[in-house]
Parts: sequence; structure tokens; C-alpha cells
Amino acid sequence: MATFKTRAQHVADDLRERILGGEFKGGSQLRQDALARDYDVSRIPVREALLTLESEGLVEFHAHRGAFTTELSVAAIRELFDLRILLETYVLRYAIPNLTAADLDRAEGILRQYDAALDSGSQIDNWSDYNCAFHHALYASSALPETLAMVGQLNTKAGRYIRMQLLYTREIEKAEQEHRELLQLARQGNIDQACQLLETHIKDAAEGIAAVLDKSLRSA
Amino acid sequence: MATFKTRAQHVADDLRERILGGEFKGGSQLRQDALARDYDVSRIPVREALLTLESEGLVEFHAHRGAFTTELSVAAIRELFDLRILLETYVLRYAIPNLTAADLDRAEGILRQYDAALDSGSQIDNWSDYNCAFHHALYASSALPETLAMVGQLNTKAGRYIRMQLLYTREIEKAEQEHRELLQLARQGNIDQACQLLETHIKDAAEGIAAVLDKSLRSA
DNA sequence: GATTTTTGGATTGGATACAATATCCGAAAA
DNA sequence: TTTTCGGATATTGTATCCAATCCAAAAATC
Repeated sequence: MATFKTRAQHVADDLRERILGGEFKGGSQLRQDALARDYDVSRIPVREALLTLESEGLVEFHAHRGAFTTELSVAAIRELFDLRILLETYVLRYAIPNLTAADLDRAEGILRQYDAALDSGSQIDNWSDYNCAFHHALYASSALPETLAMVGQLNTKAGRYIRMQLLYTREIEKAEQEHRELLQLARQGNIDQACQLLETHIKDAAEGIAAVLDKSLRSA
Repeated sequence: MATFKTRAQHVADDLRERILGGEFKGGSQLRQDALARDYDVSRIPVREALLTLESEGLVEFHAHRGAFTTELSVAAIRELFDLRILLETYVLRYAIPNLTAADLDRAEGILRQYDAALDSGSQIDNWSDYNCAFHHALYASSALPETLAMVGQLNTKAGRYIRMQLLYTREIEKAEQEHRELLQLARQGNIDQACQLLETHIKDAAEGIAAVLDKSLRSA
């Protein structure tokens, strides 16, 4: 399989990380020339990268005014997280009966891996990746690729805020614990309880984010 | 509000119609030069248009080989339609309590409009647009813009097959009748029955498409 | 003769320079 | 104070290159 990355993809991947990492305030303009200089490419791959980020909901184009990072309202975030609940419990319900020992082991491996990373102290940047990896491992056996793609979209779109919540509320340990329980329930094949836990897991995250955003709005 | 359309958007809109209209077989290559000549633009807006179509799932890029129209498997189509059921019943449930008389009238107006178009004989091309317009009118009061965007995505992605089904199976009248019932149930505020009907409405469409595809696969 | 290697078009991916538009902003005019 | 009218700036689009890659056919090898 060709793992060739066009420059546009390279720029898109890096820029996505920068946006999700919070380097740009919501609504700030992304100047094509500047980005082209940053990455030492011409404007064409930059434009194409911005277009793919637009389709991911991280960037918005205004004709002849350029590209701006998007800013989600609290209502939109709530909506996205409600969608996550709807879709992810749906997927989990399909996935659990098909989980193999190998799937479970892989999920457990990922958990252990970021336990270790957590103890060693640093990189909260990567937490989000670990988080996605864990959820994905749990959902993989659902055999619903289109649905998983949508779940991925939702997580990308909300990713910036997920990271923010983790940074500000330090609820990583709680999420970690819930992941552990989730895995346990999945292992037991307890679909209803697993979905119930997943729902509160996502709902709590949404509330946390809303709280942080409300506070920052009031202080501003 | 600026309704300015860049050339890339223009190309994307027209090309989307052509793809959804079935002008290209699934998997056929879209050559940038040819398209650029077709639309009398340079290759850059063409590439950008193809990128947006890629994000809509109508086109796939292979590095250094170009863009190809996508072809969905029967399994993928079933998956997409199951997702439609999940999401559309979800929004309908939110929408019905908020429906105003104006909303209902608008939906009814759309229905009547394509009753007329149907009697006058022709344009099945536009049926899909009417269909979307009707569903959208019914969902608009849900106040769930992000969710509606996803519903739109799903419909775009499956659009080619929806049109195909309508062309081959001539089930327009049945769909029309169901729309009428759906509107009636919505008007009565009968949420559960409306969602039930919507579910079978979508499920039947999926089965119809699967049947057509299976037949064409066997004959091929 | 069959399989591998070479080779050469064809096409995409990308760079650069330049022309055209549209938007924004400040100054002049009403 | 409000409106109008340019420029400055940035984006959008074009034209023309070149490089990297793929693909298929021809050539070379076994």
C-alpha cells in the first residue's frame, strides 16, 4: 500500500495538529502566504490542505477573505457530543458481540501504554491520540466502516475542545478509570451497561467542556 | 450574505450533479485536463473541486494516479441507510414538537409542488432535490444544525443510488404517499408512529437499491 | 516462450510568476 | 456624522514550467 504523502497532506496533518493543539484562537485568519513560507511550499498545497481541513470542520472559507479557524458555540459542542453518544453507543452495541480476545488485548495494551505515559509525567498532547486509539480498538470489530468514519469526523471536529477540557479540568484519571471499566464490561459482554457507561462518559466530558467555555466567556 | 461562487465551487457543484446523475460509472477516472477543458478553467480549480467532492465521498484520490469516482458496496449502502434511520428518526423526534404551522405549510407546499411536477410528466432529475427539500423542511425545526449537516452528508454520499432506485423501480408514487402520511403524522404530533414510518420508508429504499444492485451484479 | 527489465509517454503533483477580483480601511466630500 | 471613493492588501485564478510517478509496451534475459 502506497504510504505516499503529498505535500498538501503533510501540511494538512501538521496544521490540523496545530489547530487542535490550540495554537490559533478560534476565528483567527490563516494566511496562505505565511503558511506557505512556514512549510516551505507554494500556496497550492496550502490551499488544498486548508480545503481538506474545511471539510473536517476545523476551518472555514470566506470567498476572497480567506480561511479562518472555526469556533464552535457551546450549543454546537453539546450537539456534537450528543451525536457522539448516539453513534458510539450504536457502534459499541454492534462491536461487543464480535470482540475477539485479540481485540480486547489490543485495547488493554493501549490502556497500559498510556498509563505508563501518564506516570512518566508528560505529553498530554498525545492523550487525545491514545483516547482515539482506545475507542477505535473497542469499536473496530463492529464492521461498520462508514459509521466509524463519521465517529472519527465528530471527534476531529470536537478535538480541540476535548483537549482543552483535559488540560483545564485534569479529569484524565477519571476518564482513564472509566475506560478501564468500559473494557471490563465489554469483556463480560455486558452490552447495556457498557453503553450506559459510555453515554455518561461522553456526557460528562461535554459538561466539563461547557463549564470551561462558560467560565472563559464570562471572564472575557 | 455573499453568494459569490468561486470557480472551484462552480465546478464542484456541476460535477457533483453529473456524478450523482450517473454520467460516470463507478470507479471511472476523472482526468483533470479534460475537466479543465470542459469547464474552460485551469487545472487548479478543478483539483480543488475534486478535493471537496472527495470530502463528500463521491470521489477518491490515489496519489499520482488521479481522482476516481467511488463505488459503494452493497454493505456500505446498507450501512449508510441504517445510519440515515438512526440520525433522521433522531432529528425527527426533536423536530416534531417544535413544528410551527408555517413549517408544516412549507412542507406541504413542497409536496404539492412535486405532485404537479410528477403529473406534468418529466424531470426525475429534480426528484432528489425535492425529496431533500421535503425532508429538510420537516427537520428544520429540530434546531440541530450539526446533525442536519451530517444527514445531508449521508444523503449526498448515497445520492447516486437513491436516484438509481427511483429510476429503476418506479417507486416514486409509493414514496410520495409515504411522505404524505409522514406529514400527516407530524401534524398530529404523533412522534412514535412518524418515526416508525420514517424508518420503514428508509429501510424500503435501501432494500430496493440492494435488489437493483444485486441484479446488475449478477447480470454482469 | 515466459518472465523480468527497461524505457518512454501520459498524468498528476508542485513551483513560480503574473493577472484579476474582491474586501477592507482610511481620507475626502456631502 | 454619514457617505463615497479610491488605494492597499490578500485572495482567487491563469499560464507555464518541471519533477515524480505510474503504466504499458518493447526489449532483454532466462
